[in-house]
Amino acid sequence: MKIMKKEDLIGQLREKGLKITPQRLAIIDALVENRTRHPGATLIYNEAKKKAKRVSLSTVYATLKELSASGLIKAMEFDRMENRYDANLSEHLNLICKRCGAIVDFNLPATIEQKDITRKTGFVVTDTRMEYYGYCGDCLKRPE
Amino acid sequence: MKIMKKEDLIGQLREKGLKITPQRLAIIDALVENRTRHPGATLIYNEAKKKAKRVSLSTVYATLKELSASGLIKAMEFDRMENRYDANLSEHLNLICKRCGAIVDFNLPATIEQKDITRKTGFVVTDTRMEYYGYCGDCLKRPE
DNA sequence: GTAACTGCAAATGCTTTGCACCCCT
DNA sequence: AGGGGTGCAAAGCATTTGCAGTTAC
Repeated sequence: MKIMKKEDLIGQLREKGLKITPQRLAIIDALVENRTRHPGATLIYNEAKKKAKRVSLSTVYATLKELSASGLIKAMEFDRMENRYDANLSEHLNLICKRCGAIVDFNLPATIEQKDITRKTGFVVTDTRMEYYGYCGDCLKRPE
Repeated sequence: MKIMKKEDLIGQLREKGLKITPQRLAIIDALVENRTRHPGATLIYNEAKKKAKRVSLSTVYATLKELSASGLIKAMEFDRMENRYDANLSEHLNLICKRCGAIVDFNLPATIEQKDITRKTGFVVTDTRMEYYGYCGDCLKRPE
């Protein structure tokens, strides 16, 4: 569990026998460079367009799907809001601003024991999602 | 923070000057009686149809929206999966089976200090979402 | 009586899919 | 050379919206 870098992602794709195309490079760049913003498909698409002359939204979606299916990045799925993607695979809490949509990481002081859960319930944990919703400091300062 | 019962929900709606219609009663019943299953709109719709002669999916959605906007129940939103609703407002962890979609509650041994977060980041927490994904005991026993 | 509620159908918006063409390796 | 990758347009699907008719209070 770590913060994935460009080389990590490319290396892993290569190892799986997948192709490194200009589109994928641009998408991975956009993903990694905007990591702390937890970008959505649209932002990644717009950023990727700057580097690769030809990219389509479908390709962005396909690549993000491939990466998260392989466990190389984490997809954060929402209902009304665009999904967001995270190259930080370490276990952490996400603080999500309900006004501006900003998502920032917060390291947990202590994590919940997954073995404890399995022992008590038989449930085997494969991945976690911990989100706190509210308002970020910037939005609280802003009027309205 | 508590587990909402039928009377709680109806009382709160009344206090807000909202109408108690047969549809809403049926929806609230379905919600409360299936609380531990964390029902989705479709399940609630099908259950509600048994009690109220006339209900539509739109009404189910409208009512669930009203209840969650008022903070009387908690909406759990997903992307590819139907949203699920929870009348248990206490802070707890949800264990979500990726195979059968079952959602069960798990009480937390200790919760993360929200004041700590505000002090360190300026972010004010209004509601939380803590989910662990994986496979439930039943699905693990089952072949395939 | 009247504001709120309901049901229907159409619209929304993000994401996926089908398919012909393309290009990494 | 060949199978994965790409772009486009169309389809999917849960949820919302517009609106005319209905109903709880």
